[in-house]
Amino acid sequence: MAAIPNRVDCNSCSVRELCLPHGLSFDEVEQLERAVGARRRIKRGQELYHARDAFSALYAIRLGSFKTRLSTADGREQVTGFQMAGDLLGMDGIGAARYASDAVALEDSEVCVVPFDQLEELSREVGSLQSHLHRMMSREIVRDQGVMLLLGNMRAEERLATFLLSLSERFRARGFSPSAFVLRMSRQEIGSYLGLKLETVSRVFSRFREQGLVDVDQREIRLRDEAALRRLVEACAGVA
Amino acid sequence: MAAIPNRVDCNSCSVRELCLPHGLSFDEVEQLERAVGARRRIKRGQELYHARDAFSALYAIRLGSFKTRLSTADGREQVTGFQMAGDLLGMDGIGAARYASDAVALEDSEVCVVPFDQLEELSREVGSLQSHLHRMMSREIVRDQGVMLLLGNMRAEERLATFLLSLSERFRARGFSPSAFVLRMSRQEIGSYLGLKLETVSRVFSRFREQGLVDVDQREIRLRDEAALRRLVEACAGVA
DNA sequence: CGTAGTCTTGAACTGCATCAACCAATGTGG
DNA sequence: CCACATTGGTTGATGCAGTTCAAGACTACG
Repeated sequence: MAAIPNRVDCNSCSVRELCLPHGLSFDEVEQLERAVGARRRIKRGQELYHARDAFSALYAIRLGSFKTRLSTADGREQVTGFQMAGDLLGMDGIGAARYASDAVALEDSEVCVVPFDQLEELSREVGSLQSHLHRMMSREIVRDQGVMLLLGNMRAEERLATFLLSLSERFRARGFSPSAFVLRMSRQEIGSYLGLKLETVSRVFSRFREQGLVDVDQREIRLRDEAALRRLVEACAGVA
Repeated sequence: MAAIPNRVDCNSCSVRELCLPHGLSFDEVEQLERAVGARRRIKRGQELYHARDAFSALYAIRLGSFKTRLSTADGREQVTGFQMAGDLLGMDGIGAARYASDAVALEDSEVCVVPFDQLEELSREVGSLQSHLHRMMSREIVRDQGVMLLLGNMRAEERLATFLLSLSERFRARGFSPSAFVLRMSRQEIGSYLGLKLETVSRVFSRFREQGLVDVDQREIRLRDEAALRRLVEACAGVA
């Protein structure tokens, strides 16, 4: 059987259960696949989209990972999120018909292009798809608010512990080891996300290592005492 | 004609153009009004909803203003936003079927209750309503990312200037004076939103006053040199 | 094998927090 | 109507977490 180049095949996609609602019928998945434009490969360091580009599509990450960032006139950078396989990119573009941030690949990656008008149309017919879209957007709002809490109230150690546990959880959800993983991003980028300078990130990693909480070898991380990390986070974590 | 108590009347609502899409037909507004549950009054200091309450509805503010906040186990508070007439509350509840934050009235207020399942259903029929909902959620995401930038990268003066200009803009959009207004929130709450302590907020207000940027009398604010405030913000504002 | 990017570590600095006193406005009860 | 308490805001003195500046180590890649 000849493979159709760039043809989307959701049923065999490894992150299906992350980016699609449960219980779609075979037919509905078919419809969705017709709506989804194509796959697109992005090399490490390249931009999937740039702030102020005209918005037309959401992107579902099939493979790889990204950061989203805001850049300021005077050259500061705020990383607003790290996205991995199964995550959805571009929801910040819907409101103003332009993307609000840059999306940059942290490694060679591949996304499914989901033209938004077609998604809206299809979600008018398929209720579960509509709900799924709403849930995805709402979760993004909740995540962002969590970051506000982190940036507004936490100290450096609490921020990094929160970050590590959140990564761990996301790897677990994707079937990878939650206790040993490789960071896709630099200290600089972690710092930007957490509102810290890269030196501070490095120092806190060192402190965690000395206390036996983690093994750190460059970007390879092993969580050695997850309970202790969790204790660090507990007091300052949202009650919810 | 006997007024139906708590009956919603969108056509005569002063914030109609903020919370409804343009160009709804009379019929469609009728449908929406039937879907919208009722009005609800919230006294100053009371909670409209609490984090972890079961989610069932969005709330459109008719009158008054609110703050949303996250509370932590050890008693810290992060204000995640201030909402005023025409704004939508509760979108953080969709994803997990529970509200993620508390919504507290800053003054005696009134909201329209919009049961979410009915809104979803109606938005499947009325395309413009569907798009409007998506835009509202997306704008919330963009706003939250802007706050991340503020918390992660800006200094105290830049944060407060950003805050004042944003308030000014929102008052303007509602037909109030953009240069003279009364703050609905305390220094404490402003500080929590901006990631600062109340003393710092107070000090920066004083500095702005000394520099002739604003008049401050308790909660009464008058912007005297908007251009200067804007200059403070420009360098660090998102390029977008 | 050399050069550039990334990471670590140290020393000194600083912006905001903390602690504390005081003031103004508002409310309360006698 | 006035003493008094309460709440919210201002201002000063001091401290410290995280930044800044700087140097060196490690890694990767052409």
